[in-house]
Amino acid sequence: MTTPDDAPKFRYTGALAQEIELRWQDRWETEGTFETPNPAGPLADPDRIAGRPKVFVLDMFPYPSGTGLHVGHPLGFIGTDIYSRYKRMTGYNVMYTMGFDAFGLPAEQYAVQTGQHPAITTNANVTTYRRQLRRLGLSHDARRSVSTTDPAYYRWTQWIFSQIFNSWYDTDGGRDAGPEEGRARPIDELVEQFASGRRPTPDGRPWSDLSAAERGTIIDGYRLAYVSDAPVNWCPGLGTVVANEEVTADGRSDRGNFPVFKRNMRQWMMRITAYADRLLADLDLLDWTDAIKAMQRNWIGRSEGATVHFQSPAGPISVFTTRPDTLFGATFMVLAPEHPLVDALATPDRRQVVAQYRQQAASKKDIDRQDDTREKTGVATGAYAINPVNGESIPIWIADYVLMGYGTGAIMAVPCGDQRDFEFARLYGLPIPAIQQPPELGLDTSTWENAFIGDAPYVNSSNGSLDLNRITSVAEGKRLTNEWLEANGHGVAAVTYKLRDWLFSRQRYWGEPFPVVYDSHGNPHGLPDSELPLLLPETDSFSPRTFDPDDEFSNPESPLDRLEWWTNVELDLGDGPQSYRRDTNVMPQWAGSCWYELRYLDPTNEQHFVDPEVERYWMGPQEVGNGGHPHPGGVDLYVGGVEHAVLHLLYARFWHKVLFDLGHVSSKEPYYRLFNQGYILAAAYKDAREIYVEAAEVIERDGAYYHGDQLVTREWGKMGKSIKNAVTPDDICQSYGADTLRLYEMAMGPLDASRPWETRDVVGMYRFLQRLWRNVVDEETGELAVLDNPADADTQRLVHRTINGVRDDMDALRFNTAIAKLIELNNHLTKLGGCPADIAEPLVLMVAPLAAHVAEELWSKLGHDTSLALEPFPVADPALLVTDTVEYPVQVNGKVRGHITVAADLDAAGVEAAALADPKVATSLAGAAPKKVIIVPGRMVNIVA
RNA sequence: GCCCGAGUGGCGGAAUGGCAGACGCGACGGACUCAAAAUCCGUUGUCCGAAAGGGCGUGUGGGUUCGAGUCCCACCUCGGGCACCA
Repeated sequence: MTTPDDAPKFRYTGALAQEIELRWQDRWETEGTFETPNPAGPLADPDRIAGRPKVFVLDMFPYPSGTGLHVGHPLGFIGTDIYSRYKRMTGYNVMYTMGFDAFGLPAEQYAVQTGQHPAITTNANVTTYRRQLRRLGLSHDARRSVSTTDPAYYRWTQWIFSQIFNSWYDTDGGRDAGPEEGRARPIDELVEQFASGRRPTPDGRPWSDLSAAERGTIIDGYRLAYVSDAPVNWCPGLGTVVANEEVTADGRSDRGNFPVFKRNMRQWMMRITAYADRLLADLDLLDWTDAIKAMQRNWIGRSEGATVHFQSPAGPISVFTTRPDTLFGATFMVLAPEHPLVDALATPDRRQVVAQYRQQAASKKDIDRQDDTREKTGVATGAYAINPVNGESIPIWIADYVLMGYGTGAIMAVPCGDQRDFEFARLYGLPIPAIQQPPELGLDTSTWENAFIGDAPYVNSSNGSLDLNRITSVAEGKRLTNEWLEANGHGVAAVTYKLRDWLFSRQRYWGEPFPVVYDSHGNPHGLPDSELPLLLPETDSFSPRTFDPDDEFSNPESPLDRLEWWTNVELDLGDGPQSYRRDTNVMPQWAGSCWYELRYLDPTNEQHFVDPEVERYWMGPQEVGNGGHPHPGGVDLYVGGVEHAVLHLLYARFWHKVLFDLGHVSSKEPYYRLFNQGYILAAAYKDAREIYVEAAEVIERDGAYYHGDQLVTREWGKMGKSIKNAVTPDDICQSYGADTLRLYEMAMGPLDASRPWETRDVVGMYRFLQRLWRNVVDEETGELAVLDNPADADTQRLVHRTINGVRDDMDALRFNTAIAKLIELNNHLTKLGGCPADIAEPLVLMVAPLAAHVAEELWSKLGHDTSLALEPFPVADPALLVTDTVEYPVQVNGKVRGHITVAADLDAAGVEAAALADPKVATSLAGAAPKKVIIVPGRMVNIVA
């Protein structure tokens, strides 16, 4: 906005807003306005805590990219800031700060691109982010800001890794003591169980007879962090392995979109599957949206059923089924082509066909294999298995619709009761006997179009000792079959999950080094805490070795592998100085974000990752939490994007539960209430060559879009520099000020909805602040200029209604409607010609959480020499929320035909009489007698004629 | 295919089952100005009407109700997630 020369000197312009904002930002920092006291530890200030409830408000911390912030990034941050400011003004001790998730692939790639060490680029980016965020007036406690790349921080990431490495999951934790459910316990307690003989060794030999190496191998098999040689996702294009959660549905990498191949490799895994049940069950404790809970449930993918053993020439084959009740209908088996028994099963005459099919399946990319429109394929092995319920001999096939990665990699095929098996049986002419009699379908399955799934009477389902023929319920059928299987040793009730263990190592440079060394036998040893932090070694050779994206058989090379001076180390781990080799992997980007909220609480503590008392205060369970109901513990409000539904949010819950089991934290879950903010979308424009053009230069004419003379096409998406539609907060702050930007972002719509950015619309909030300013300050002199007379009764009532409404809106994060109410009040004051003296303070205090800087400035003009950050938020006077008279709309047959104004305490008969007496209502009735009159007190009258 | 959401003026969006369209943008008219911008005042769902007033209106079709944007059923469209998961 250009400021005209002849404009009033103290008009609220972009320039004045900036001056006010920078001044108050400095003052907040100097005075430590937003420094939050702890009950104990280095940041303790118990006096300032006494008698105040606490609230922990958390943003998903950003990854500091090289391009800085655009206006889409701070949407959630502004929301949490407003909420935090409001909570402070209503008496809460508020935990609110910001950190940086700065390890990981993007930071490393940016460094490689710019040829600078990632530590340098990361620091520069963090500095830019801090400047941009400060400019928005966010009320963070700056002392608590952390970066995951800071050795003082990752020291504790490594420490937590060591805790996980040095623990095991006791599946019946109740046996010794403690909770009935399973839980993580220190590995020493497992060693003690073996040593005392309470837990037998795998081969039954006494613990004392085992060599150190043998003991180590047994113990390593129990650790929650373990090295495994199993199929992992190898991404040659990135030069690293990645987690299941980082692979997209079409078999490519989340980052970079390179092909990913399943390969057996020796890698670090985290035993998150041990927590599958608790991760699932404890979702019920959380105040999250059903959408996110559904995504997590789906990812964990719990299925109840049974494992059933079939006899075959190559030994027993176990299958998992969710429908043990359909065993009588199992007429063939299908193994995944990769199943280890396939070679042994194939009969001589089938060997060549089987080998061919296996090769064909192996060469298929995941993307092809997952195309479910494809017709099913498979070949018979020539071998037969025995169905345990009826002793029938059934053929064993292999087919790629059975996946090695789920269940046991083998299925019993029940063509009448499973659509996939049905299709396969039809295709290859396999029998489809009916074992249920579905309503309206005959027992002749050749007339069926699909498999039948549901409750129906069983038929042909009896073997003498198990008889389902008389029942109709699938649940009952499952129960009876499971009992029979267990009683006869043919199987056992079982639960299967889609969730896999978490692949935790990356062949990169820019991450936390593993606090692990290997001895000469290749056995891993955790470093003692005294060796932490294990610093990331300095080197110029930080580029990862990447490969042709399609080169499946390339092998990963960690950058740290090249640093001989670092990898070879002499250490005394309790049995004298010995040579070791360091682990040359680094942790994935998710490691640092698995626990950062805990470090915010006690960022400078060098003895603990967080002081236990401090953790209890901010995160502990509460019998009566905010809002009056019990609070199971965790962050009170966590705001961030939905894209982390199954990555960060699952990993962080897992780590937190381990820390809980080991007694390091008091809360079962890290994030009690999760709120997913929407995205700011922006239009991007492409010219005829499909090249993006600067969105800011595009103009609209007659419904079409032009860049210069060129016709361009519009599309909506996220903002980004690469698609030339990024608007930076700096631009908007320069033109209008941060307060206008904050209001605009909040007024655009509800916080959880995505909305398109329109720079054109920003001016609306600017005008609001300008009017607000003018209602309190003389534009010519800059002096306070409120009306001398006190507010009239109507104005008073409006103020108190507004207070009431704004409070409700703030509590519910409805900042858009809070702003609308304040604008309404301000518009009313504008009509009065200014702000009556007695309502200036409540007005300014209500604006304060939203437009913090201008509110502070007005507050000081009102004669206060301290910040309003801790002033009490106005409280509505209940007496002013009710009125003497009330206006009723009067409907005739549901249509509004008139209005009456009557005394608020008039009884129903009186209201009815007044309504019927209204001339417009009488006209509408046209003499007809009312059949019925509905009166909703204080609300509405409806006359049925 | 399955699981979540969402469909309201020219646009962003408001509405404990009770006056649909708060608030903002834009547009139109006016004030100020030589003029424009900025600022201020007013109008603005749509159709009929000079007006008073009236008809129609929340994706579609049914239903519940004195009364439905809101609740129920079926469907359509869009967005997101999962997907041969046994």
